[in-house]
Amino acid sequence: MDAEASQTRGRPNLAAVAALAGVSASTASLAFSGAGPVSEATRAKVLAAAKKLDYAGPDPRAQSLRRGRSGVVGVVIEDRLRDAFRDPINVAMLDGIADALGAESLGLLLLTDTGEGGADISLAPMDGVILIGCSTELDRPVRAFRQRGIPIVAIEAEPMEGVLAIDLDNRDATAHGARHLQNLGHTAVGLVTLPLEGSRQRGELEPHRIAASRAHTTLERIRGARDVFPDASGVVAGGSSVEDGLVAGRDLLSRTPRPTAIIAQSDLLALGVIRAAEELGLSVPDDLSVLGFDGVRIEGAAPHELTTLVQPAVDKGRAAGGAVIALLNGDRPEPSRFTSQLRIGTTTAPAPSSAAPSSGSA
Amino acid sequence: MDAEASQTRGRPNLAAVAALAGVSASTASLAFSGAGPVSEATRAKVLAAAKKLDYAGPDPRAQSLRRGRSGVVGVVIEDRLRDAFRDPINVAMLDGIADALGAESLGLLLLTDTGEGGADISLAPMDGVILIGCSTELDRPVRAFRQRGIPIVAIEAEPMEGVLAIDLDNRDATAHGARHLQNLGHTAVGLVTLPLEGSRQRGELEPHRIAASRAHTTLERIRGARDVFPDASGVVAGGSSVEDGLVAGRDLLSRTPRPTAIIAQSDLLALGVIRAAEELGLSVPDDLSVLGFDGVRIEGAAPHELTTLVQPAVDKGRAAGGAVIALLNGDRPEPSRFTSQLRIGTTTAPAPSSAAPSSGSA
DNA sequence: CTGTTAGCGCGTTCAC
DNA sequence: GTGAACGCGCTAACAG
Repeated sequence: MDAEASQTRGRPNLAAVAALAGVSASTASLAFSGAGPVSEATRAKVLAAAKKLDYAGPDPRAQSLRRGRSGVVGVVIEDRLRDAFRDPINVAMLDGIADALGAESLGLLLLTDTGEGGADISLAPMDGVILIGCSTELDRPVRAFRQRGIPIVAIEAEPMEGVLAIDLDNRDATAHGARHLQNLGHTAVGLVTLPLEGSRQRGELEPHRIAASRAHTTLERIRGARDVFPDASGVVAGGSSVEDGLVAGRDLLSRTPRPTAIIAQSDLLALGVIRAAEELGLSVPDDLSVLGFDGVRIEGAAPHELTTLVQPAVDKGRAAGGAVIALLNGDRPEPSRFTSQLRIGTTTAPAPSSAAPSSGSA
Repeated sequence: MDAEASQTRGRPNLAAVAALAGVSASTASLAFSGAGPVSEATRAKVLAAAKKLDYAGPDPRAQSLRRGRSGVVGVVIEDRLRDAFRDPINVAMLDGIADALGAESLGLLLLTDTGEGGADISLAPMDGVILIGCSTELDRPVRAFRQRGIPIVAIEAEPMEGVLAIDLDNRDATAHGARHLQNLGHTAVGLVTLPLEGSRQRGELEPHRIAASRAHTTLERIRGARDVFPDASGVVAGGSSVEDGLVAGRDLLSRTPRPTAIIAQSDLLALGVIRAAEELGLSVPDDLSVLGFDGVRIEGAAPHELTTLVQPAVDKGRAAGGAVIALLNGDRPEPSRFTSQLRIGTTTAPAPSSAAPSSGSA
C-alpha cells in the first residue's frame, strides 16, 4: 500500500510512473521524450502506468529548469492592449511574430510595459524577448534582459547595444511621400504625429518636446517630413486612432493660413483628418490632400482610397520572430531593414489655386 | 582563483552571489525576495555581491519549479491571431483579461489552437488557462489541463465538467432582438451566422451542419433567432468580418422572396450586409432592416447607427481573469452570466408594404 | 536574524 | 536497451 500512498498524495510525477512501471526514472523520461532508444515493450509499460496514474506527461516547469528553456518568447507592447490593438498595424505585426514563433512551437507571452511599476516585466520565465513600438524608456528592462542573457529583438527602436534591430525606412519613406505632395505644388503642409511620450500627451508639436522625446518612429517620420518641408508645423496626437486624428485635424484645419496638405503618421490618423475636413465642408482631395502611413485597409475609409506609405508589417513581425529564434539557436542574424512603398490613392491632388509643377521643388 | 572560476563560467547564480557575500544561499534568497527578516547590512552585502557578479536576480524558471507557479495564464484563441483580432469584440475581451491578470502581475500567454498539430498547446508552463471563443473541439487539451490540475475558465463554451463558465445570454438576447423585428412587422427574416466549424466553411445554413456543430455561441444565437422565427433560413459566414458579411449579404439578398430583415451574428457581419444591400440599390432601413450583435463601435458604420445587441465584452474578459485568479487562490468562484442589451439604432424599421403591429406575433 | 538540510520534477551523463 | 547517480537554481522548513 506504500506505492499507492505516493500515488494518492498530490499529482503523480515521473518517478511515480516509473516505479509503477517497474523501470527507472530515466527510462521513463526517454519513453516520453522519445529522445533515446527505448524498447517498444518498455514504452508501452510506461504509458500504461501513466494512464493508470492519470499522469499528463512531464511537468513543463521542471523541464524548463532542466533544459534552461521555457519555450516562451515575450512580446513587450507599449501601454494598454486596447490601444495597441486598435491599430491594425500592430495586429499585423503580432500576427507575423506569432507565425514565426508558432512554427517552432514557441509560446507568445504578451507583456505590457506598465512603466514605473514595471519591475515585473523582466520577471517572467522566457527565453527571448521582442520589443515592439516602444516609445517609453526601456533601458532598465533591457539591461535586465541582457544580464539574464535573454536575446533581445526590437522593432523600430533606437539602436541599443546588444539589441537586434528590425527597422523600417520611416524617414526616407515619409520624405518620399512628402516629395509627392511637394510635386503637387503643396507648400503649406501640416503634420499630425504619433505620440512623443509614453504619457501620450497631445498638443502642439514643439521643439522642446521633440528634443525630449525618445519615440523613435515618431521622430524619424517627423524628420522625413521636414527633410522636404523644413518649416512644417503640426500637432501631436494622443494615439493612433481615427478619433485622435479627428481632434488633430480639427485643430490644424482651423488655423490660418490653413494647410493644403496634411501628413499623418498613420492611416487611422489620416482617416480622422479626412473626417475633420469633411466636417468643415472641405473636400478631399480638392481642398485638402491627406497622406497616411501603414497601408492597412481600414473599413470605413470609403469612398476614399488613402494615399499612403505601405509598410510590410506582417513580414516585419515574422522577421522579428525569426530573429529571436536564430538568436536562441546561437546564430548571429543580421539586423534587417524593411522599406515602405508609396501607394497613391485618391486623397492627394494638386494644391488648390496653384499650378502643380511637374517635378522639382519650389 | 576557484571562486573566480565559478564566476566566469556561465551565468552567476544565487549560490555564487551568496558565496561572494559570505552568507548562505537561503539568506541571499531572502534578501532578494524580501519575504523574511534580513538585516539591512546583510542585504546590502548580498546586493553588492550581485552587482559585482552582474546577477539579475533569481531565475524565474527555478522559481517556477520550486513554487509550483510560473505566474503565467494561458489564453487559448481559435485559429489565427489575425482573424481573431480583426473583430474588436475579441480585442475588448482580451483587454479585460489583461486588465485582471495585470493587477496580479500575471503574464498572458497567447496560445492559438492549431487543431490537429496542437499537441503542444498544453505543454507550455502555465498556472491557469482561459478558453475563448472555441468553436473547435477542445476536449483533448481540456483533459490534459485537468490532469495537470490547471484551473480552466471558458468564455461562452458548452458546459464541461471541471470548467468554470463565463457565459453570455446569446439565445435570449438574440430572441429579444428578433422580437424587435417581429414587432416591426417583419416575417421574411434571414440569418447570417458565425462559423459553425473550425474549418470556417461558409455556405447554406443546413440542419445537418447545425447538428454536427459544436460552436456554442453560433448555435445559441441561431436558437434565439428561431425561437421567434422558427423557419428562418440563412447562410453561414466564413468568419466575423465586413467582407464575410458582404458575401453572405449578397447571397441572401439575391434570393426570392428577398428577406426584409437580416439578423447578423456580429456587428462586422451586419455592416457587410448593409454594404451588400447598398450595392444592390436597397435602402437600409427602408427596404431592409439589419440587426447586429456585440455593440462595438466600428469605424465606417456611418452614416448608419447599427441596431444591435450590446454585450459587456470587457467585463466578460475581466470576469474570466478574475475567475482564474480566484481558482488559483483555491477559492470556488461562481460561474457568471452576462446579459446583452438591445440598442436600437437606425438600421431597423417597419417592414416595407406592411403595417407594423404594435406588438404580438403574426 | 542566519545557517543547515532537503527537496521541487526532471534530463543527462556514464556505466552495465 | 536500461539503471544509478547527480545537479539544474532556488526556497521552505526547521534549527541555532
